[in-house]
Amino acid sequence: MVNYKHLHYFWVVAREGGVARASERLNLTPQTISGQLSLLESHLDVTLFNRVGRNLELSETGRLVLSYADEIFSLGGELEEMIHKLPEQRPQLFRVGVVDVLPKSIAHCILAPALQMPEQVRMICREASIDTLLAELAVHRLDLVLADRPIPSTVSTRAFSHKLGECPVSFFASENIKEQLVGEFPACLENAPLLLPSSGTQLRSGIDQWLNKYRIRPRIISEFDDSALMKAFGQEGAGIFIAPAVIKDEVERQYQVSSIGQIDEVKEKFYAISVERKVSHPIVSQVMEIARESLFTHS
Amino acid sequence: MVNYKHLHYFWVVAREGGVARASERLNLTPQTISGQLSLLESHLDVTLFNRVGRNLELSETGRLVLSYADEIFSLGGELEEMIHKLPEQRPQLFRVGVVDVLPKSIAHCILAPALQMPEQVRMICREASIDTLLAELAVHRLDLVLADRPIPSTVSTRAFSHKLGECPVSFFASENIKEQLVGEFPACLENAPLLLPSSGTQLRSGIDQWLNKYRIRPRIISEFDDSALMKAFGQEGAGIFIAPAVIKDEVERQYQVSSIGQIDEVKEKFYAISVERKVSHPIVSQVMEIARESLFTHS
DNA sequence: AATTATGTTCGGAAATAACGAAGTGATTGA
DNA sequence: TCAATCACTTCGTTATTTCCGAACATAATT
Repeated sequence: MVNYKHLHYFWVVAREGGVARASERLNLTPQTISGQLSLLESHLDVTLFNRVGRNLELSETGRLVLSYADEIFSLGGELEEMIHKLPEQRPQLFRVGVVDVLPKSIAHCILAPALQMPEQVRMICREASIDTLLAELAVHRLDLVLADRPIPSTVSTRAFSHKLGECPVSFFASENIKEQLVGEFPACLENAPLLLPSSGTQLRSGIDQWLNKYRIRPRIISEFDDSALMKAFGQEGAGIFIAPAVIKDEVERQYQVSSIGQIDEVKEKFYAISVERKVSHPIVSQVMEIARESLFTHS
Repeated sequence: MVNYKHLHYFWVVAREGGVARASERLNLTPQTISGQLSLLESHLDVTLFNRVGRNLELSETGRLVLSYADEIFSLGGELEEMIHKLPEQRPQLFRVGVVDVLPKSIAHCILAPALQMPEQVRMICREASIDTLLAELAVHRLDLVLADRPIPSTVSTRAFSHKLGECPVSFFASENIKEQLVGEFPACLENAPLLLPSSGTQLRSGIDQWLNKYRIRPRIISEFDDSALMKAFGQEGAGIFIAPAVIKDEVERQYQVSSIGQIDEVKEKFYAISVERKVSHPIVSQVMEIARESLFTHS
């Protein structure tokens, strides 16, 4: 376990450029700093400073450590500042979990309004499987979970799902894939390389049913838990992939692919899951309202 | 000054969900944790936990503090991990400063090769004025500074400028601005609203001279230190703005504007500034080489 | 009502951090 | 050149902080 007191001394010494000046700033004697610094070095088993002449100079590892110390102690400073501020001018905390199969850009569209609210908001995003996130929601480590389905009835957590909207899905392909396709959509999917969200997601079962109904049997190249990863593979030409139609333009632009068709029979659904039936958290209710009103109005 | 030892105890208690379990994990007795936790609360003058029943439950402030503690101690963990790894498999540190007037996308183009190198690289980017960055370069807190001009001769720092390349500038306008323009470029700029980089930059003086030479007097709406901010205003239709021609496509796409003309007489220049005349840092030299070879070949 | 599991309050013991005094070299400058 | 100065270090002692054992308080469980 690294000793943060020592690390702090190291940080000040590195910033001030010497034990002497650091000792002044910290209201300690130089020999204390020097001693604790050596302790840190021996404990970490690295040399942080090279003693050159009568000065100290950061070693290569020292720089590495400093880069971390910088981040750590600026966070510490921020924390103090935040605590001693009046709660009113303190930014509202908004902790969201995003289920990893959800397209990031959809999540962005849903969450963006939170940052545009009159109050200052500090948003903290976690990304994981729905089970992990619901567990965190249960112990109040999250305010909201964004998912592709309502809360599974198998989960005993006391939480409530709110449907935000739904939207048809589009199929996308990179140029080289597109060239190889023959015939109209959706028939052209027959035997075509396909990237799909992993089984167990609402969307996947919808797609499977649809493929079955129309007797289309594509080559399923690979399955993804993370939709961004899937799109990246799609961009590289690994196969055709799907995404909600609302973000068609964005996907085409960002991944340099083009839509080859859209199906209205399968809809990707979006849910917000919160601990309370009637949402009281101001940001949460705001986000949900805007999502329902403007993002999915056409559905 | 916040006591990081106490903060760490708090973190573990919050994560484990109680003093008892935390004490187990930390190999300490519960009374120790409890005592130190109270000390933290009284020192910070906040209540972190509400004692409900025989359990502890995070308070609202507790959640805020926890969100910081999470970041702080994951950084700490990362730091330890990094130190105890063999230096070979440890990602190379590459600390760059980017002068704030430089377009971010140019910086991205220049720096992107660093992340594609065979070795793992951890890039740390700072953004500030050139003076600030050169000071940091001097004390080896940075490996490289990306700027729009060579090192000013007024600065006594021992550092060397390397020209990466130069590139003509393009003018961009949003649709509504474009409609109001009359005549050909560059005459249409007469009396047109213009956003410019702040005076003191190389680019700005070039533009001023050019405007002067052709007797064009636009309405200068505003000046920016930060080129991203300038573009954002340009996107909103505040005025015509400029950017290097190499990133024309990207600017048009990202900001939904279109180029109205390009001038070859004024060139935006790009420099890499390093402490050593002959660059030895492998990533630095690699980045400079690629920038010179591929990014600005047409100039 | 007894038991168990939780967090808390003492005092003193152990560990850690800080200081004063003295020491080592490198730089400065008379 | 040779003290004077400056910066960091080492050593032994003192001061502070952290920790534990014992005892206590309270809530859930049996």
